Amino acid sequence: MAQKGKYVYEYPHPAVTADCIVFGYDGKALKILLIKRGLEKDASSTAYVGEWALPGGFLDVEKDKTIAHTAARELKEETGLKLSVKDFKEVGTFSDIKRDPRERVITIAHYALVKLARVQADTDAEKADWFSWNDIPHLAFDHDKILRVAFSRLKQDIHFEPVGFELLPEVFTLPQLQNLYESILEVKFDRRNFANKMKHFEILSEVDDGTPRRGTRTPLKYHFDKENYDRLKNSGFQLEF
Amino acid sequence: MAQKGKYVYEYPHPAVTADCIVFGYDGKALKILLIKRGLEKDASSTAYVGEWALPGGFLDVEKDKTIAHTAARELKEETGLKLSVKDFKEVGTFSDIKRDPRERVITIAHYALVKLARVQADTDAEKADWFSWNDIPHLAFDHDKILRVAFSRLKQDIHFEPVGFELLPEVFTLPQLQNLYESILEVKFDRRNFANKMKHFEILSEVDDGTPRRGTRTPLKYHFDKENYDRLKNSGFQLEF
DNA sequence: ACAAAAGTGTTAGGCCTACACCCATGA
DNA sequence: TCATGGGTGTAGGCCTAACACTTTTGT
Repeated sequence: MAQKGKYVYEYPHPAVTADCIVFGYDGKALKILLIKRGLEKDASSTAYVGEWALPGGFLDVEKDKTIAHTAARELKEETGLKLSVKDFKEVGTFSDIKRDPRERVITIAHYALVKLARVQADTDAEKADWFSWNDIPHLAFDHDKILRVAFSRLKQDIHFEPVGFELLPEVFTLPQLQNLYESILEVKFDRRNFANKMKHFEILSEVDDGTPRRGTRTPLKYHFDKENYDRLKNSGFQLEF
Repeated sequence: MAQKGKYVYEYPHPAVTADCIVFGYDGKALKILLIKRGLEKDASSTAYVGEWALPGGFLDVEKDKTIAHTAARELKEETGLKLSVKDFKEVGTFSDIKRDPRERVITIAHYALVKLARVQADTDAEKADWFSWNDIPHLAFDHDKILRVAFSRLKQDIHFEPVGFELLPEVFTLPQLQNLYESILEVKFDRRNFANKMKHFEILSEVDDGTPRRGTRTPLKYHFDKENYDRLKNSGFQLEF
């Protein structure tokens, strides 16, 4: 561990952190991963003990290749979730001079989308928990604000890249996909129009799981055509609602 | 001036800078404001002397309220241009561990749009100059990359907010407006469709400067209806091309 | 006189929106 | 048996894209 007072600069330097907004979807509602502060042993985290907060932590100046690496590393350390650096999208910088009572800390917020089912098992339930969007507790620092900005960013991004693949299980139904979009955009769509629109993109393939459908009451199952999905993601995509 | 070695931290801290991408438009092409490094007296800038770079500089940990304030302050100091903090839009963070040879420096890039004519007079020509997009010299650090990202961000943003007001002179012509859009989006439009589209937004009013037009060869002059322009800017806007 | 610049309006096609009926399940 | 959930197709309107001619100026 570093000796106190070891690092000396000619001019004042701020501390820099990365915070993570991790979105998941449980088939009904959008969820966000939060941690309870102060339970970790990290001596640098002595503010807002006991409060809920976004996972995140300090840039390792000597080791983190980019600030996105900080996000990935800290998320892993604090929640157990192991994501790839490229799963993180930068949301923005929060740099208000008084946002941390201890010293000047600027943070770069990043969001990530995960398949909830796959990931709940990996989450360290001692420190971290998933919250519904409508059920977020009061958060430490300016994390409420960060969360709102991240959410509105997701809301924008969904118009330009398909987003279901990251959030839904491998196999899903059209009503699930629609509900996901409705949760993120906070609106309701017409069932038929939504289905038509999605089918035009040709990224959905029906999954035949052998069960003969005896009625329309049980929804059809789909998975994404990864090839077309990726092509769409790269070639640009415009979804109007 | 700060005494060497005055600022001490328990953990290593990075330096943080704000860089500015200032776009202008001269009626023909998009321009970018650059500075020549090493001419200023700031002792902290001893790398890449003599090269062109984006204006920008270090966060003043004790005084800059946000990183956008750093951008505004440094732009003023380095080029003479005085912009308001809210004229800056955050582009993103560039944090690669080796992007500055001296120490770990992460930068938050910001772009701004200015009326070139009004502003050229204020620009300190000793240190700063305007370059056409197609005529950018080699830049210091990773500023080439930052510039490319900022430009593609502007390209995106133009679909969601009207952008002419900031870049064009008070009075302008439709061909100028179209050329501006074509310069930013790097495409060509049909004259008639462009005019129709713009007129539907009802943000253009004809300016009657007394001169009776004797032919169609001289374009009509317009100015923006500020009220409708702002309403559009706030209420969201969707421009398809 | 000819090329270049600018103004103007119409039509066809595609996309979005609104909308109704049928079937099967579960209460 | 009735309410609920899910699947499916069509017609109208709006927006977009394509397109031609006239005027005047500058060479």
